Amino acid sequence: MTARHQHVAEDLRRLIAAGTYAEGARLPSEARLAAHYRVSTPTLREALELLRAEGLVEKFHGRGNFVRRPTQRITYPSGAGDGLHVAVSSGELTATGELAARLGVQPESPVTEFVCLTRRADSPQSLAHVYLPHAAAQDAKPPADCSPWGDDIVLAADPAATASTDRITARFPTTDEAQSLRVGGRTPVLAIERTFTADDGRVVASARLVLLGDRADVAVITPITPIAHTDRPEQQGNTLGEETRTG
Amino acid sequence: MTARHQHVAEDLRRLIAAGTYAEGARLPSEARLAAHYRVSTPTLREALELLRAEGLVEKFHGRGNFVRRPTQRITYPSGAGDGLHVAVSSGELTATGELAARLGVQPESPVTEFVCLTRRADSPQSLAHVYLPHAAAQDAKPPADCSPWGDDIVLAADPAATASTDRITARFPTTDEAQSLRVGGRTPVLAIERTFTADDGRVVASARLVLLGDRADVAVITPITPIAHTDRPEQQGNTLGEETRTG
DNA sequence: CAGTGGTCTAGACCACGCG
DNA sequence: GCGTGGTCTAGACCACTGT
Repeated sequence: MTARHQHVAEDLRRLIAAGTYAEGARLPSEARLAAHYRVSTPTLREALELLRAEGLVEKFHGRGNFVRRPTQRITYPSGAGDGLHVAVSSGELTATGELAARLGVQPESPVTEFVCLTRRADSPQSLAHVYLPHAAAQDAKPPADCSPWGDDIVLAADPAATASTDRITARFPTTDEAQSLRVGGRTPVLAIERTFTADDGRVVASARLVLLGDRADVAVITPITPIAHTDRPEQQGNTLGEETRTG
Repeated sequence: MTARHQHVAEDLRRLIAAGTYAEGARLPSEARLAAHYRVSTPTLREALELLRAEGLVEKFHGRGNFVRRPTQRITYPSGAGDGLHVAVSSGELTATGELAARLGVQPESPVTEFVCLTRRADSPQSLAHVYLPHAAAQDAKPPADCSPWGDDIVLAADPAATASTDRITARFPTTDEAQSLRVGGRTPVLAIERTFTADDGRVVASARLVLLGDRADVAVITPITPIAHTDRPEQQGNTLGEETRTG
C-alpha cells in the first residue's frame, strides 16, 4: 500500500479535489509528471491508470490526460436527470445462436437492432442494444427522442410487452463498448441482459444495456418473500443455462 | 491491439481452455513464462493481469499463479445452487453519518453489524454486511445457517420488513473486500446497497452486498410501466443525495 | 534458504493528434 | 514536425512462502 504509484495517485487525487487541476483541464504530460514525482514513466502511468479506473481522469492518445467532469449518477430505471441526449440508430442483422435463443426465434432469423447511446453534455453515459424480431419491428422506426434504455422502442413495436427480466452483472467493457463509452477497457461496467415478455410469457424483445459503474446506478424495489433459505432454487425463472466462464 | 501482452494472454487462455494447464494447477513461474514467450517480466505480468481480471487465474504472492476453478454463476436473489456455505459473524459499532442517514437513526447510535461470507468449495462468492439498529437486534444472533444475503437475519430481527430497495452499481472492491473475496483489487464487483423497509416506510435495516462480477448475476423482474420518458424523476424513491464522485 | 511474485528504473521506439 | 500517450525492454531490489 506504500507503493510509489499509490502515493502519486493519492497526491493527484488531492490536487484534483482541491481544484488545482480543474474539471476538464489537461494535466501536465506524463513525462513532466514523472519528472516531478521522480518516478519512471511506467510507475506514473500506473498511477494514472488508478485514477482512470476511478473515473477521475480521461486519457486521449496524443492529446493528454484530462480531469473528467464530475457526473451525477443516473439512477435506472427512473433515468433521473435532465440534459440527457439519446442518439438512436438502427440496423438489420440475423440472429445468431445465443440471441436467437433469447428471443425465441429460429437461428438466422432477421432481427432489427436499435442502438441507443445516451450522453450528458457530450459525456457518454450508457449504451443500449435493443433486438426486436423483424416482424414486430415493422412499424418501429428510430424515434428522435426516446428513453436511454430503449423501452419506448419496444413498447411502440409491441405494446404487449408487460414485464422485463433483467440479469445484471459487473464486468469490463468489450472493445466496442469501451470505444462508444469513451472509457478504457479496465473501467468496470454494469451489464444488463434484458428480456421483455408479454403476459403469455412470449418473448417480445431482448436488450443489452451497458452502464458505466461510476456514473450509473440501478434501483430496484423488491417485495420480501420470507422463503426458507434451504429451498432448492425453483422459485423464479432462470432457465438460461448456467455459465461457467466469463468470456 | 496486437500488443505483445495480448498475444501472450491469448495463448495462455488457449492453453487453459485446452486443459494443458488444468484447473487448480500452478502455472510456470513468471520468469519461465517470460523467457518462453521472449517478453520482459512487466509484459508477461500485464498478460497475467488480464487473465486475472477475467477470472481465469488467481495469483498468490510467493507461491505462483494458479488456474482458477470454473465457478458456476450464482443468480441473486434465488441463490441458485447447492454447496454454498455461509459464515456469519457479528459485532457492534456506532453509526457514522452515512450509515445513520440510511438507517434513519441518530449519528453515533449503536448498530449491530452482521457479516456474511459465502463460499462454494472454499472459493469466496459474496460478502454481505447487514446493519441493524441496536434496538431491533436484541434477539438476533448469528444463525448457524442463513441466506448469503442476510435476509434471514433481518426478518428474524424485525418481521415488519416487507420490501427492500436496492441500489446496484459496478466498481472495484475496497482493499478489505478484495481480501475477503480473495481477488485482486482490479476485479469488477457488483455492489448493492440495500435498504429494508416496513409497510409504513420505516427503515428496518441496511445492507451492503458485494458479489464477484464473474461469479454472480442479479436477476430482477420488473413490470413495465409505460411512463412518458420526458417526466421529471419523481417516480420512485431515491431520496439519497446524488453523488458526484466515486470514492 | 531458494523460489516465487511485487515493484521499480531509465531508457527505447512506435502511433496518434494537431498545427 | 513536435508533443503526446502506448508499449516494451532488461535488468534491479524487496517481500512473501515453503522447506
